Amino acid sequence: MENHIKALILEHATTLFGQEIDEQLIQFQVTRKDVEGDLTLVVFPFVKLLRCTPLEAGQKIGDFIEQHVSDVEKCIVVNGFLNIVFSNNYWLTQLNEVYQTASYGFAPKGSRPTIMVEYSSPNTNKPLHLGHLRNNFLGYSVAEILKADGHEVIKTQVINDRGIHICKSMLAWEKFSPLNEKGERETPQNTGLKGDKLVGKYYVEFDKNLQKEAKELISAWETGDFSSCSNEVKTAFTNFQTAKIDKDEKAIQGIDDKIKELAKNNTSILLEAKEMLVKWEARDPQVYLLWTTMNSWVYDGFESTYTKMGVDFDKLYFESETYLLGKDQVIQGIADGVFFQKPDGSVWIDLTADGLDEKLVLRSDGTAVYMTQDIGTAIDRFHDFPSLNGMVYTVGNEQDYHFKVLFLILKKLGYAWAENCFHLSYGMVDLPTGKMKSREGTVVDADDLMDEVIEKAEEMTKERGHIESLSPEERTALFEQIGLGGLKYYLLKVDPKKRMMFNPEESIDLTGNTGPFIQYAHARISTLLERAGQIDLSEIQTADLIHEEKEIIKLLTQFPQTIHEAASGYSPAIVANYIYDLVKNYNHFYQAVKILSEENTANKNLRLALSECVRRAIQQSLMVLGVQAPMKM
RNA sequence: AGCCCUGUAGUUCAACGGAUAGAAUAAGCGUUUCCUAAACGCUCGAUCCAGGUUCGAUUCCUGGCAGGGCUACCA
Repeated sequence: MENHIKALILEHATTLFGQEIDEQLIQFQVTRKDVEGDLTLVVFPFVKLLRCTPLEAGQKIGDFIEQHVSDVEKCIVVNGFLNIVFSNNYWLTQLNEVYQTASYGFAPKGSRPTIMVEYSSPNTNKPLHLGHLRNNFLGYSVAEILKADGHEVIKTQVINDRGIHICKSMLAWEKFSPLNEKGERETPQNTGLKGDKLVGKYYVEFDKNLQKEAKELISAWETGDFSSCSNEVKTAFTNFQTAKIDKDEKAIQGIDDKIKELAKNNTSILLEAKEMLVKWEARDPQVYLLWTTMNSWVYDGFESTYTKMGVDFDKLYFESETYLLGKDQVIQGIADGVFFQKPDGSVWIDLTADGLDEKLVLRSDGTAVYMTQDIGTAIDRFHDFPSLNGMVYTVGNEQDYHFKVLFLILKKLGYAWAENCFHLSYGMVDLPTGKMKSREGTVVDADDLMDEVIEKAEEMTKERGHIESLSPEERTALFEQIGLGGLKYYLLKVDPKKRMMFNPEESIDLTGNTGPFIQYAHARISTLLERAGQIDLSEIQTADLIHEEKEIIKLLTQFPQTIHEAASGYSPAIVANYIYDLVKNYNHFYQAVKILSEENTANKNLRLALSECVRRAIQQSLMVLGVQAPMKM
């Protein structure tokens, strides 16, 4: 309708305004709730053209639209806005169309290009936490929204299964794990601990011992004992000590931190870990076996967490397999003049002309850095999937700079698809007590949090739910749907790029702008429709249309546009806000009218059809948010 | 120090440059002989500061102020 009127105005521009006009001048918007109208045309842009008051301009255009568009009942000019009122017949036809279209709002599969969405990408030495939940829910939802908008989507993640951090866990496990009566070290099997938690425990264990050893080392140095280290270290330490003289407290603090760093780097335990990494890179059989074993524990642990989260992946990339990629590209890039080599052999890119710094892409010893790997992996992915058109990286905003550089490098290397790479940068999740810090033990574990919200959902549902007819299995499933639904909705309703506050209390709330609020509406409509039986729309055009109904139809017709906007903006929050608004309107309507007991059959069927359309919109919206829509609750 | 992001009711979140800045929550009041009250209605309450661009600025620009992040031959 909007496009129809726009085309009409453009076509008759000369008669209306005495000249051709720019399409940009025709600005439509949704009419405010508190004024009459279904679509609003902003009149201001035309005032200059017509040399008259906004009121006169509005009336002139309004008269024109009334005459030329049969579905327009009337036009009202208010404060420079032309509010167009559509006929009831128009809205009834719209409803009929929404009702007849099975997945109204979703674009045909494959109607848009293929996109790869990367998310999750955890380290294998730390269990998943609250931040990962936002990442996973966000990445999964964006992937689903892109699908709904017609894209082919490949969901992926990079598993950081390589590097010094893995060796730390491995070493700590070898050194500190107690032996049981059978002489075995701790395993998930003999402890019953989740694999990722067990490995995480030893990572922490490593850090503890590292700190302890570093502290001892510093005390030794302070007493002049340098027996365990080289002369360079001795000199460095002495220099730091002299530097502290006559400095203020803050400066001393800074120097102390450097001393601590120096000590850490000289601990035997870290040296051992580094040796282990060297062995790993040389494929030492013993180290490799240990690595494989411990990683498999982690994967099992992650797998169960992902299952509970309800997320999945089409293709996995392992850092151990990709970390060597990219070196060839860098070497080729030197020849092409994209990169340059410093005298020490290290390779850099100069981005100062683009307002950025110089950035290292290959170390002087020829080994790869993170950036090298990312370059290689990106190129590799486009080889793996020839139909691939673009990529979305779901990674926290602390890496904004990294991705800016990465995309720029890819572009300079001559890859046209670099334009279609997008860093879905999301803000940190804060707790009411402040930032999550692993050292202070304030990290909210993903598994624990999910269990907690499910438990809370169970408690609340038993108190007020309608679950008499459900089997024990169905009940368990329902508690999970509600608990996780609430959690996901809570994390997704906020604009991804914004830092957000996570209040554990509120995340499991059931009232207000929450997941269960939406789910409840779905359950309520579901039982209503179950009782209603067949819906008959044959007499629909004779039905009356009240204000509430019209508002809902209006919202329903905005669903396709909403999905598209959410997809182009990579924002599940747009879907969440939309569906909340729709449900609020529906609840208001539900409270205001009778449905099943309505005597006029045309009206009754209209309301049933409306309810069905709303139910579907809820179900589809929740689906792309990764939230289940219960039939009863 | 430089660069990037964010500042909206007490609190958590909304608002393609558009009309009287919406919700939720908290506080108070009200709605069940009727389809699920996990609902609905009413009351109270906000754009960090100073300039600028515009018919019109929470939104864009400049300068402050506040909070966070990034500035590793770590990953």
